[in-house]
Amino acid sequence: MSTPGRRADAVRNRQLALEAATALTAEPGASLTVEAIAKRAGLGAATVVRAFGGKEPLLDAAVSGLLEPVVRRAEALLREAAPDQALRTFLAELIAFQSAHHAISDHLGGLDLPATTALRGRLVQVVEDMITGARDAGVIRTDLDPAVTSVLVGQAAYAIARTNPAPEGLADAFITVVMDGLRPVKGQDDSGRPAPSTVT
Amino acid sequence: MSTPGRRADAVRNRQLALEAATALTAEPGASLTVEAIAKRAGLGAATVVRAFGGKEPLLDAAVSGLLEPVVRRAEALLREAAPDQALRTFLAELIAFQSAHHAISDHLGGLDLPATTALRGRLVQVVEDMITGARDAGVIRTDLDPAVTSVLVGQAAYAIARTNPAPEGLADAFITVVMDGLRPVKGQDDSGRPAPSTVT
Amino acid sequence: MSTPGRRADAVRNRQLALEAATALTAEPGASLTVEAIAKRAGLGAATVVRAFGGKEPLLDAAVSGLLEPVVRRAEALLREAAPDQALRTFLAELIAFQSAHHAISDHLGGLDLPATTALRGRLVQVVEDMITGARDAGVIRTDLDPAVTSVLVGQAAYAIARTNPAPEGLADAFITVVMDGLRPVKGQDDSGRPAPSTVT
Amino acid sequence: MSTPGRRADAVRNRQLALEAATALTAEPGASLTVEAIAKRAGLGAATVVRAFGGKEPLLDAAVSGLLEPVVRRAEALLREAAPDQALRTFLAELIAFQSAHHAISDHLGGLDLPATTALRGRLVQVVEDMITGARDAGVIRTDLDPAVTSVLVGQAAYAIARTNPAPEGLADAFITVVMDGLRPVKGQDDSGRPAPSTVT
DNA sequence: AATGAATGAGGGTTCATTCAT
DNA sequence: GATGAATGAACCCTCATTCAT
Repeated sequence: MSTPGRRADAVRNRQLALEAATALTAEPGASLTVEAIAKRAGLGAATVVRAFGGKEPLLDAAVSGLLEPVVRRAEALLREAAPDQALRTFLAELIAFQSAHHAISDHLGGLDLPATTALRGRLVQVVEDMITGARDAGVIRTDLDPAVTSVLVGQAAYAIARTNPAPEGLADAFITVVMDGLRPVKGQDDSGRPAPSTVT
Repeated sequence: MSTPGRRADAVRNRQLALEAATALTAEPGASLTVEAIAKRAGLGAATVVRAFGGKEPLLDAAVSGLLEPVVRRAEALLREAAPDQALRTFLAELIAFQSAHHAISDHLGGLDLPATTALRGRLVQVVEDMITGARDAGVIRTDLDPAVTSVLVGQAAYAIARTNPAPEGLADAFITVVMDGLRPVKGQDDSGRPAPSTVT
Repeated sequence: MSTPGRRADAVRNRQLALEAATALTAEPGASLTVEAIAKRAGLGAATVVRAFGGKEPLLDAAVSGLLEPVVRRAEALLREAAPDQALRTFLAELIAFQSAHHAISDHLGGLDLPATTALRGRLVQVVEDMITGARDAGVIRTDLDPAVTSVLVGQAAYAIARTNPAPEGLADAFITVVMDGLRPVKGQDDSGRPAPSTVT
Repeated sequence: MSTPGRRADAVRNRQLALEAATALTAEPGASLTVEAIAKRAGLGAATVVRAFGGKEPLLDAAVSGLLEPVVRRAEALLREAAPDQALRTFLAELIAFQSAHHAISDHLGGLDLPATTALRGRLVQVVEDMITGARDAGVIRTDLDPAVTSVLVGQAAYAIARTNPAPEGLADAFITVVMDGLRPVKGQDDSGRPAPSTVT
C-alpha cells in the first residue's frame, strides 16, 4: 500500500533523467539534446519530456538542483559564522562544488531558467549580506558599494569555478586575492578617505 | 600587383560579412544564424559562407577580431609601461572594450574557434608577463604563482566584462579589489612568510 | 445470469468514457485526445482505450450515440405522422438536437466511424421514405428524385445544424425554404410538366 | 536579364507546392502533412515550408486559391446580372466548381486560415446582396432576413458541393429547391402576411 | 564570383497505444 | 480489471551547407 502503483518507478525515472541532464550539463562538449539526455538516462525521449514538461524545465531543474545546496549552505553560513569567515568559506565551497561538478555547459544561452535565475538572485543577496555584515564588523573596506561588490564577487567566483582546465591552486589564489583585496585599507579610517586605488 | 576587379569585391564582401557577424555577436538576443548575418551584411547567405568557408570560421574571425586589438594593446602596454600600471590600465581597457561591445553572444557554446582560443592564450601569457614583471619590481605579492594569477585575473575580468546588466561602478570596483588584492603583503618579506589568507 | 461484480464497474467506466467523449466531441475547441477524454471521465487513459478497443471505436460510439436517437425518432415519425409533417418535424428536431449538442468537433476528419456511417445511411433512407410518402400523398413535388432529395435535405440540414455561430432564426428559415421549395409546383400535374426551375 | 537568377524556378516550385497542397486538400482520405505535400510536389519538405512560411499559410493559400475565383465571379454576377439570376447562376457555378475540385479535406479543423476566412465573409456578403436585390425586385420572399438567408444558402450550398459521392442531379435539385423555396409566397403581399411555413 | 533557393539532418513535442504494477 | 507511466512513430520546423543560375 505504500507504493502507489508504478509511481515509484516514475520517481526513479524522473531522477534518472535529472541525473543524466545534470551530468551532460557538466560536460563541456556534450550535445545537451533531449535525445542525448534520454539515451544517457536509458529512457525514451518522450519520457523525459513528459517527466518535466519540456526541455527547459528539465535543464532548469538540473542546474538549479546543482545550485540550490550551494545557496542554502551560503544562507546557513550567513546565519552561523562571522561575516568575513562566512564569505571566505562560502567562496571556497562554491568553487569546490561547482568544480566537482565540472563546469556548466555553454549550451544554456538564451534559455529561460526561472528557478536558476531565482537562485542566482538569492545567491547575490546572501553574498551582499555577508559583505555588509563584514563591513559593519570593520573587517571589509567601506569604500565599495556592497551591492556592487556582491555582484563582483559572485560573477568572478562563478567564472573561476567554470574555468576548465583549471590550473592547480586557482581557487585558493582567487580567494586569497579577493579577501585581501576586500580588506580595510590600512592607515586610514572610514570617512573622507581618498580612494587608494582608482582607475584614471 | 594590381588585383583583378572581382577580388576587390570579394574583399569588400568579406569585410561586410565580418562586420555583420561582429555586430550580431555583440547583441545578446540575436539569432546569430548565417541568414541573419547575411541580411545584416546586405549579402546572400552563400556569399557569407563562401567568404569564410563556414559559420565557425566566420564567428572565429569576428570574435578574434574583437579580441585582437585588446591583445595587441596589452602587448604594447607590457613593453611600454611599468608592469603594475600596465596591468591596471589593461584591465580597465579590456573591460571597457568588451562592455562597449556589449557582451558576447550566448550562442557560441560548443563551437571550435581556434583563432580566438589562440588569442586567449596570448592574452593570458601577456598578463602573466605583466604579473611576473610586477613581482620582480616588488609591487605584487610573491606568494602566488604568476601563471595561476594570470588565469585568475583574465577569467574574472572576462566575467566582469560580460556581466549584464552591470551595476554602476562594477569595473572600477573589480580593478580596485584585484589590484589591492595583488599587492605585496605588508610587514614581511618574500621567504618563509605565513600565508596571510588561506582556505580552511 | 448474475454478472460478476467487476463487470458492473467495467460497464460504468465504459459509460463514463462514453459520456466524456460525447461531451468533448461537442466542444468545438476541445483537444479530443485520449488523455483529455480520460481526465474528463475521471478515469485513466488506458481504461478508456480498453473499454472501446481504441480511440476510433470510442468516438464512433460517441457520435453514433448522439445520432441514434435522432434516427429512431425519425423512424417513429415516419410510422406515426403524415409524411410531410414527419419531414418538417424531423428537420426541426434534427437541427435542434445537433445545435443543442453544439456542433461536432472538427477533429473527426479522416476517421473511420462505421456505426456513424451506418446511421447516416439509415437517416438518409428514412428521409427518402418520408419524401416518397409525401410525394405519393401529393404534397411534395414529383419532378425530383426522392433519393437525391433525401441526400440534399440531409446534407443541408446537417450543415445548418453545424453552423456556428448560427444567426437567430437560421433553423426556422432553413425549414421554411426547404419545405416551400419541396411543394408541388402550382398549376400543373405530374406528367409532361416543364421544369419550373432549371439550371441554364 | 528578364529572369532574375533562380527566381523563375522558385516561382515554379512554389506553384508546384501549391498545386500539390490543393490536390491533397481535395482528397478526402489524404494525410495532408507537409511531407506528403512535398512528396506530391516532388520537393523537399523544408522547401514547401520555406516557400510559404509554415503549414497553415500553405493550406490557407491552397484553399483560398480555390475559393477566390468563385468569390470574384459572384461579385461580377452581382454587378452584371439580375439579382435572382445572379444567385441562381452563382449557386450553380459554386457547386460545379467545388465539385470539380472534388471536396475539401476534413483535416482543416482547428486551423487558422485567415485568407480563407476573409473570403468566406466576402462570399456571404455577396450572397446577401444578391438576396437583398432580388427582394427589392420583388422576386424573392420578404418574410426572411436576408442576412440569415445568405448564411443559409451559403452553408447549404457548401455542404452540397462537399457531398461525396454525390448522386446524379444533386446540384440541380438543390438549386431548384432553394430557388423555389425563396420565391415570393403567392396570393399575398408583403405586409402582414401570415407566415406560410413555420415551425411549431 | 555572387546568390536565392533547395535540402538533409536534426531538434522538440504530441499522442495512441502498450505494459508493469 | 484499472492505471500511471513509457514509448515509438510522426509531425512541424530550423539551419548550415550545397547548387544551379
